[in-house]
Amino acid sequence: MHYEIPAPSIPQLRRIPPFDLLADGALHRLLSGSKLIRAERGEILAQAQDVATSIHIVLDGEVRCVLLSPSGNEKLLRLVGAGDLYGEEAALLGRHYMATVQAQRQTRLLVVPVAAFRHAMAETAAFAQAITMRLAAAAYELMAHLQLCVQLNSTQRVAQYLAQLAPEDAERWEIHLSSDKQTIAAQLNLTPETFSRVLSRFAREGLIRTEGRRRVVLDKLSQLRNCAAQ
Amino acid sequence: MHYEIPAPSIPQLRRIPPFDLLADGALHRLLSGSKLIRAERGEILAQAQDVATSIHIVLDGEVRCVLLSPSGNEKLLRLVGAGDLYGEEAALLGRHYMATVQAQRQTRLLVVPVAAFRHAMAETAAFAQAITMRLAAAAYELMAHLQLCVQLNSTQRVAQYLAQLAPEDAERWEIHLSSDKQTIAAQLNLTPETFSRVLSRFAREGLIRTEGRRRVVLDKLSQLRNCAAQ
DNA sequence: CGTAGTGTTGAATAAGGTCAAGCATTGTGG
DNA sequence: CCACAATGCTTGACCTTATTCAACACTACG
Repeated sequence: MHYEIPAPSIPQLRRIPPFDLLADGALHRLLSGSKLIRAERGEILAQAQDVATSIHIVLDGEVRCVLLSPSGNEKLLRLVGAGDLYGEEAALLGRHYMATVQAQRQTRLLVVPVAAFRHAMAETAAFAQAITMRLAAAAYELMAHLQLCVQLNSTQRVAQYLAQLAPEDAERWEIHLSSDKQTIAAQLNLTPETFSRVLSRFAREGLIRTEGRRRVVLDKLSQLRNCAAQ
Repeated sequence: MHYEIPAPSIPQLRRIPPFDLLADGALHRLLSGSKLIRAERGEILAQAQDVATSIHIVLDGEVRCVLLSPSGNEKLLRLVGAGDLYGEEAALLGRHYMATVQAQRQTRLLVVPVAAFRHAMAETAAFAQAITMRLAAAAYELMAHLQLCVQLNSTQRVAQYLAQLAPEDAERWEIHLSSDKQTIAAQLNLTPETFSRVLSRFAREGLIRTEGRRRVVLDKLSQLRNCAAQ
């Protein structure tokens, strides 16, 4: 990490929910013990097994939370972009991280000690409530993740992933992939090879067309949805 | 469900955390809209896809939360015993359940409408904080679950499961399985057959001995731990 | 003693992963 | 603008792993 300076006042933070709920004084107190750090692509920001002592807020850039297996296999849990935060669960519980956190590209983060965070929650009920809802949403997302990865086969996973990127009622939709295919494969807990094979099978069956590296045309969304829910 | 009556005052609930944090008045208000229901073994208490409108507290008995796949496959998420509750995430978010909930045996539950629950949280900060910590713990558990089911192979999963039932420093330990082997297999996202095969391989290699149906002697815990973390 | 529920074992199968080769796309420096 | 490297993507052959199906054994309980 390139530099680490106190961050007593970050006007940027005012606009990032849930920190917009804090009054000036509360925000200042929260930030008085915080540090601003910068990380380059690939840098490790938190190791699984480290005890979490702070909450990290991504100001700009992007970080990836991955689960590492003993055999070196990695599974992408989520991408955290600007304005988002991570580490609440582990830090609030005072346990070690489950995931390893790595900068995806050059990233600036705010590191808030958990004590200050807890204090802000005690001080501002609306803030505490927002955090509670975030945690509920996180648990909910994880259940969805578990269902996707544990229960569905590769075809269903890919179909579901593609279908959910289009509006509910559409039959044809053109999408631009938000990351490269390896990353998407990792989110779906597939190898790039398997992901590629499923896509080309869908293409052969006329359900989709891939144009270039990141453009996919979903031609038969109803069939795709059917594929996912079968 | 056999009967459904108002439950304005349940002395039992005073002792169940986090409800012990509520003052008399708050507890009464929470319960005034609640219902007491009884379910027989096998009864479905909540379907995935139902919108969650209440939090369920298990007074006695046991329920299982399972993820159902389109193909009918089921994965056990957790068992909820007396004094525990479920449905907070979905109900607080106002979304549908991810899991299907089924009574494992005869069970009495308290059904608390989410509005009353939210009101109690707003009214009593300590209660809200306890709920927040529960949600953090739930998210944390789910990540552990995800790591176990997605990343480890069957051998590692079983080894890890067995090893964690013994104290950290022991080398030999005798355990009594808390449920039947099918249920444990479901928790580990394995078929009963695969689970049985792994156990008998461990037995053949002298790492464990199974005595009767529910008794397992872990003879070489260090090797077992090694097996899990490899 | 018989039955239902539970656990074990084997053989066949299918699904994905791994390895390796080659093609395509993007970006860079001359 | 082109050559080239680097990276990402695709495809095929093969292999590992766990599931499925089926038969059978064990246990508990009436």
